[in-house]
Parts: sequence; structure tokens; C-alpha cells
Amino acid sequence: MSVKLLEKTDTKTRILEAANAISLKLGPAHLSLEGVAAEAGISKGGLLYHFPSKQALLRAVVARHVDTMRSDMDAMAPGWQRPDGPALAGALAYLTVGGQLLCQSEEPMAGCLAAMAEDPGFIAPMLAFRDEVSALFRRCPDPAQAHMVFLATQGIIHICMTDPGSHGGQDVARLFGDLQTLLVLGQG
Amino acid sequence: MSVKLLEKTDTKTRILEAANAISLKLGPAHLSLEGVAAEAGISKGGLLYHFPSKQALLRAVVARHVDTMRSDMDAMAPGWQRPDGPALAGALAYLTVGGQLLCQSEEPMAGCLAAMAEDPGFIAPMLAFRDEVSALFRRCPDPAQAHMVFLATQGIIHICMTDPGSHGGQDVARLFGDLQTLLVLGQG
DNA sequence: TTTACTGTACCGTCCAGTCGGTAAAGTCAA
DNA sequence: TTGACTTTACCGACTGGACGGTACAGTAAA
Repeated sequence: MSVKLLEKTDTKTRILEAANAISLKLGPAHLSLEGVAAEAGISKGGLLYHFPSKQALLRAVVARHVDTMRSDMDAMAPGWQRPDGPALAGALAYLTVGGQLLCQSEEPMAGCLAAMAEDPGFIAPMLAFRDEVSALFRRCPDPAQAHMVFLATQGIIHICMTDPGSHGGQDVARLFGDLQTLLVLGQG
Repeated sequence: MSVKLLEKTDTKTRILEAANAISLKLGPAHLSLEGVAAEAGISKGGLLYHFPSKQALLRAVVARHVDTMRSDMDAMAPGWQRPDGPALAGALAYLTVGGQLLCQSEEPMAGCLAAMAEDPGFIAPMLAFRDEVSALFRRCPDPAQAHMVFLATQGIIHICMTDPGSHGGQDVARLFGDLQTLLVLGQG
């Protein structure tokens, strides 16, 4: 049973990662179920068994991204979302987690881009999460400075998303590091 | 003759603006030639007379955006692109022009999003322009601080593009204003 | 035999691009 | 100044292909 469950999750994960890959390879608008299925090594029927529609697939892509970010942050700075939670620690966790995510994989948000292209409403969970993080930064000792740092992170994300070619992982890592130092210094 | 030329440009402009509107209304992936034509008040055949393919249309949408930005900046800080040009004045011009563009119209970059969704290569001119601007900021007296400000602008753009709903024009204007002050203070 | 899962064949729709038109405006020779 | 021709701007029917989704048949493990 446990093996089966594992395989099941593996297939789903493989599909989700395939969606990312296809969106990156062919462009967000050319993400097709057949293409994703082929990339994941299964048939279209198999894909539709796991995700009953394209909409479900794209929503899952977004949800996976948000869940990853959220759980990674929870591990590093538990309770960061709470109004009385550890704001600075949470912000630093966001910088760490975000930086890692952006460096490790080849554009992890390409799938989200495809979801947005299909229907902007699909990325609502991402926007909600971003709002939470934005609020987190604004709870730091110096909200104005922290907010600028937050905007800068969004800028890096924007550049990585729109220009995956110039994906100097090195650069991104250094930038996030700089932002951490800047934040710590600015918040005293 | 001049009248004719004017009408011609008007139709093209109307089409380009219609593309923006459709991308915003239906989502970037649902930008169709028929839809754009209808929005512009002409037929699909008429549209294809002006832009011989969807690719041509989307490239034109991107080119128009870049041209607007570039000429507005040229007007405010002539020679900003040159390695020995006025860096700080150019950076401030970018903040002004970018802020205005983002505030005035209802998400002016929705069409570019559609172009990117169709083929990431289509937005190459935008990326090249952004690189120029990035270099501009790095020519400021304090390059590190200026670069952070630049990243923050990209963050604001990212937020506006992904979340056109929360398009508080007021907010965006204030943010760009803050960035201008920050830049001026930081550069001494 | 049931459950979980995979593969294949097919249908309907949407859409980019083609093509054969039309109508008005311009050009130009006689 | 008129008639012949070309150019510009635009229209709408059609086609061929891609794709989302359905139906169903198959398989392998429990």
C-alpha cells in the first residue's frame, strides 16, 4: 500500500514537473495535455485519470508551488504567518527559500506562467501567498525598508520568469544573499 | 495623403490596443485574431491585412511598448543610453515614465504577456531594453543602491502584471515616487 | 472480482491562415 | 475630364490542423 501510494504521488509529481518543463520548452501557451503526458512518460488518458481536466492540472501546478514555498518557510520560521509571529525570521526565511527555489531548478515557475496565461484566476493562491509574505515584511521593525527588500525579491522573480535564458543561478544566489544582509542591517 | 496616413496609423494603433484589452479580458492564452479584430471594430481579414500573422501582431505589440518607453525616456533624459550619458537623470526618467505608464492605462503590458505566452522569444526586445536600463542604473554614483532600486521597480511591474485586479494606481504612483526619493538620497 | 491505473480511438470546437472578393481612392494618358 | 488601370483597405467564407475532453477497452495487483 505504501509503495502504491508512493508510486501514485510519484506519477503526479512527474506530471507536474513535466508541465513545468513543457511550458519552459514550448512557451506557456503551447502546454498541451498530450505534450505533458508524453514528457511525463504516460499517455493522455493516464494524465486525465490523475487530473480530470487541464484546469485541474494547472491549478495543481500552482498549488504545488505555493505549498512548497509555504512548507519550506514553515520549517525555517514556524508561525511566520501569524500577526504576532517572528517577522524578521520569517522574512529571512522567505529570502532563503525563494533564493534556493529560483537557483536549484530550471525556472520552477514556468508552469505557473502557463496557468496564468490560460486563466489569470488560476494563480489566485500564489497572489494570496504573496500578500501574506508582503504583510510579513511590513511587520518588520523598519517596515518601509523591509518593503523595499520585498519589492526587490519580486523584481528578481520577475527577471527570472521573463528571461529564463540569462538564468545565472550564481547571480540570483548572490542577489538574495545581498538582500538578506541588507535586511538584517536595515532592521538593526 | 496625410489624412490617409493618419487613418492607417489609427487602425493599427486600435488593433494593438485591442490586443492588450483582449489579453487582459480573456487571459493571454485566449487572444485570438477574431477576438482582437472584433474588439478593434474590424474583421479578421482586415486585421490580417495590417498584420500578416499572429506572430507579426504580437511582435508589434511588444515593439510598441518598448518604443513608447524608449521615446518617453529620450524626451526626459536625452542620451541616457550612452555609456557616458546622464545616468542619474536617466534612472529618474525611467522611474517617472514607468510609473506613469503603469498608472495611466489599465495594465499596459497585458499584450506583452500574451506575446510571451505564445513564444518567449517575442519579448526579446523588451529584455534588451530592460538590460539597457539595468546598465543605466549600474552607472549611477552608488551602483549597488541604484541596482536595488531597479530591482524594486521590476518588482512593482511584476506585481502589476500578475495581479491587475489590485491595480491601485494611487499605490503604484506613490511607490515610484518613494523610489525616486530613495534613489536621489542614496546617490547623494 | 474489484480497484487502480493506463492506452487508444474518436468527437467537437476553436482558431490561424488562405483566398476570392469589394469598394473607394489615386494615377495617368488621351 | 474621362475612362482604364492600380493600389489600398477591408470583408467573410472556408480549410486544415491542433487540442480538450469522452468512451471504452485493457492490465496488473490485491
